[in-house]
Amino acid sequence: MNIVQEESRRDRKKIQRRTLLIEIARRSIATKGLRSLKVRDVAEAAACSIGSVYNEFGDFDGLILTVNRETVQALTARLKAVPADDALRQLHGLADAYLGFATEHANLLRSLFEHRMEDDRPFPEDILAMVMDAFALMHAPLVRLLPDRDPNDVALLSREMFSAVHGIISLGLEERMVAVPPEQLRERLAQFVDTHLAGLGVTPGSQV
Amino acid sequence: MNIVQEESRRDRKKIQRRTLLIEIARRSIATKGLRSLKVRDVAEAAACSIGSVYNEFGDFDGLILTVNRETVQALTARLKAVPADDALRQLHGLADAYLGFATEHANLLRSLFEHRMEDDRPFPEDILAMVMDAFALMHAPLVRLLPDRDPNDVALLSREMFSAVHGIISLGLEERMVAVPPEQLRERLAQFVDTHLAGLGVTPGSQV
DNA sequence: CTTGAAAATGAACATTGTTCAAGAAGAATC
DNA sequence: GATTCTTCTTGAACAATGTTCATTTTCAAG
Repeated sequence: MNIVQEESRRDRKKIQRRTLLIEIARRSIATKGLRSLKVRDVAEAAACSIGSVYNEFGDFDGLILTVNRETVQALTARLKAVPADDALRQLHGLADAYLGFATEHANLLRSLFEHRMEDDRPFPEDILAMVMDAFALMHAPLVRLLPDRDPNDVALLSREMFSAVHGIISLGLEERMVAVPPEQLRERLAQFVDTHLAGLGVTPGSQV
Repeated sequence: MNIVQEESRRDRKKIQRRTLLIEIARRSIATKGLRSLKVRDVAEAAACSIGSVYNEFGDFDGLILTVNRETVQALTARLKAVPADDALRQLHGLADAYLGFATEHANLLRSLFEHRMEDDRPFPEDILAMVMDAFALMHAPLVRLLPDRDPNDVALLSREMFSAVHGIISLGLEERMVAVPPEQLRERLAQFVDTHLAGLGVTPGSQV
């Protein structure tokens, strides 16, 4: 037996189908919402049997969680792509990137935050950690803008600020709820960040 | 036939059972989460048939929506009970009341915000209106604190602020996510409100 | 080619939302 | 109080959907 992982035909097909299944599930969630996702639909769309979905993901939640994992990864990638040269601009960029992602992938983001596990099974650690990481991305620019504050304080502030942004966006996009026009939302969000920073003592000119 | 609505025995029993069903469903959601709610469990707990649940609420979503309706009513009542004599204290009181409600009824609030309708059936208008009303409760005190601002602006600000508070609370209580200790959350929330007000130009002494 | 391990299959099962024909209960009329 | 009519109640049957597993198929190793 070969220790080196070489890619047998079997493995190739397995990986290929796995990605296909994920892609189909993601598309379905994105367009019709998590609630409309059905094992049989996914299996049929992938031209394979129901059992294969179970072989690959254990259970249905496993498939959903895999999609969610990739969602938070995509979100993080997008947030990390925001230029970090100017701290103030970066904060605005982060908020705006989040809004952009939420607008384009509303159902995927909902799936990430709203999906509940069956019974009381615990939420997967790794997804949790990834979300925390994404939420921590506001930390660095805030530290630069608030050099005199206790770093622990800033850590809390950044999570708080991200949570607030999250709330404004997720409710703002919920057409069924407050229903702020997306274009206006963008503007409001920027203003919110500015206002809050002003409250923290950051003046528009105090760039590091 | 009598035009006046008099309460026949039939009506009494009907109302009695309706409230019983709602109460059972609410308890179940509150303790085990929306996902664990089953028609059969509810029917059995109320000692009636499955069909009766359907007679009363049309379908399962109908029962859930009824519980959600009462949840937002309870929330609104609690928010309206916050003293309005001091605008600043009122804002803090509103945030704190929301946090209290969210802490005590986390699953009920989740059910309100996370429940998706089957297919693409629209979200009930009346619940939507009630949520908007609740969110507008920050408007009055903000107007008092910002007498010079355009009222339209303040209306947007109040919804924005409430959404932000909602985000901080809902993510903060999500033990699976950011997991801020509830006691600390209370403190942070107050600080958040103060910071944001400061950013809006409200100084601690400028009471109307 | 043979063989043993791994994967794929899909029929059968389990759970749960939904319907509806038949029966029970109550109100209205006499 | 009996009769009739309306309404509500019931729960078996159905439909949709997640899950399992014995059987078959695939395929890499010898």
